[in-house]
Amino acid sequence: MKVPAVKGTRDFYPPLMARRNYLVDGWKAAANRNGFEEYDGPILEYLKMYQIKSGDEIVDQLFSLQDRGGRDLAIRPEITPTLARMVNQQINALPRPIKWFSVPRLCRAERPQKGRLREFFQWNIDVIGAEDLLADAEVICCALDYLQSTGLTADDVVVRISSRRMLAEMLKAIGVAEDQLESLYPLLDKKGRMAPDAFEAALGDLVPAADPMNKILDLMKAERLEQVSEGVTMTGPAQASVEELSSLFDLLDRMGVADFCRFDISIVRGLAYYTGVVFEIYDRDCELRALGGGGRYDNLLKQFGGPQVTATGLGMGDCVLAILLEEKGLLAGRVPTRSLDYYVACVDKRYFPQAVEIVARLRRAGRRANLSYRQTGLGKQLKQASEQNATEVVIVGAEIESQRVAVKALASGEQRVVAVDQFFAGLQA
RNA sequence: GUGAAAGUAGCUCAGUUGGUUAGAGCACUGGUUUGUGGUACCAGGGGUCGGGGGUUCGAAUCCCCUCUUUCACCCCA
Repeated sequence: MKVPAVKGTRDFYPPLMARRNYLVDGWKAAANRNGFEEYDGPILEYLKMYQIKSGDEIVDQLFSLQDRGGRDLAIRPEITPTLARMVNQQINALPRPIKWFSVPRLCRAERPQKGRLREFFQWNIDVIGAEDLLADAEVICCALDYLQSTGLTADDVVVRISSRRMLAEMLKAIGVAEDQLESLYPLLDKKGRMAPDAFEAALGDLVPAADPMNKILDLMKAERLEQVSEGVTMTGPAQASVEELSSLFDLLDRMGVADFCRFDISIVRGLAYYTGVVFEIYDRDCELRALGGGGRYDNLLKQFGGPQVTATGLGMGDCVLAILLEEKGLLAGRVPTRSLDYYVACVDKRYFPQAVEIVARLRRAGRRANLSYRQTGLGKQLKQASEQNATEVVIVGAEIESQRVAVKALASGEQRVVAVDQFFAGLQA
């Protein structure tokens, strides 16, 4: 009976596994370059951990199960709650700022579509315990460091940046009541995906009075940070919040990534827990969904029973990223393929024991080496050596009777006969 | 959760108004080549035509259900 792979999951055959490792290794290298340390947590968590942050609706969007002890568990759909739990447990012992990263395997029970599967990998980097804007800038820079390492440029990707704090202060300055803010965020977040008149109608439902509503529409039209305050009576906090975002852009400029970054007031993020800088990374042509996103979340640790500790971070999934890199031709030739230092070919089965000895010695010397299990013609073995991307072939033939082998370099075709001991002595160098 | 399209060899796909034993290219295995690779030529293996049910003398082909894939919506941590 044939059993198919589960909906929305992938089988990582060697070529796909090589691609996955290429992405994950790049993420880890970039995080390490930027001073982040790796952590991981369990793939199973208590279901209620996700209900704390996102409410009950989340339950039908994740994979949950009951263990034999009757505990309600979930396969992690994100790692931030795990991070909050882990940090909270050791909050007083950890030196700050805490700069941690992880590449968790996550599952979400959604309908698969382009750039979204049910099982995927997500790079997460977070800075905890640093209120400084430099932390937000570093998170963005680290993501851009990675993206540039793949060959992407400012012509390919853009980071759209705004601030929850600024949006809140501006809305208040316009005359929106504080308790209305939370209900406005999801709608403002959706503005770009809605028809303009549908957006205005929905906004009218939330903010019936014409005065604040029209000012909200004007505010959301701002294309540059300087335009945000036009026609608004600025309060002190509102002014400060604009200046804060402005100094973030100064920092990003100083860090050499200004070309990638753009103010975009429509970046709100649907989630309630963001408190400051928010950003999303897109392909320039805007044909794909977001490559990643993040921002500042100052209350999350407290929600998970810890102290009020400031935090900022980002998540980037592997699905959209792989699609973009593929489209830009940045995978072919960059994803490493199987390769060998030596392929040991055996000319006659009489010499096979010596060939086995040689391949084992090569491996003990730290070289990647392979040989054919089956005695076939030398031509066939050379073909296999080529297919396995061997640099050199050690040919074990009649010369072995006088302790010598032929060594052939596949790229040039050059071949020399050398004493076995001399050959291995040469490997030390 | 809603809607649309698709599913034939490992992959990409042909397959006539329903008609004999379902094909091609690539890939794979072997050979031409018993001590020299990438090319070429020859041969071979591999299919319950996604699965189940129905209509029919006869189904890859028509109908229903189901699974999977793709795309869009909802949602997007």
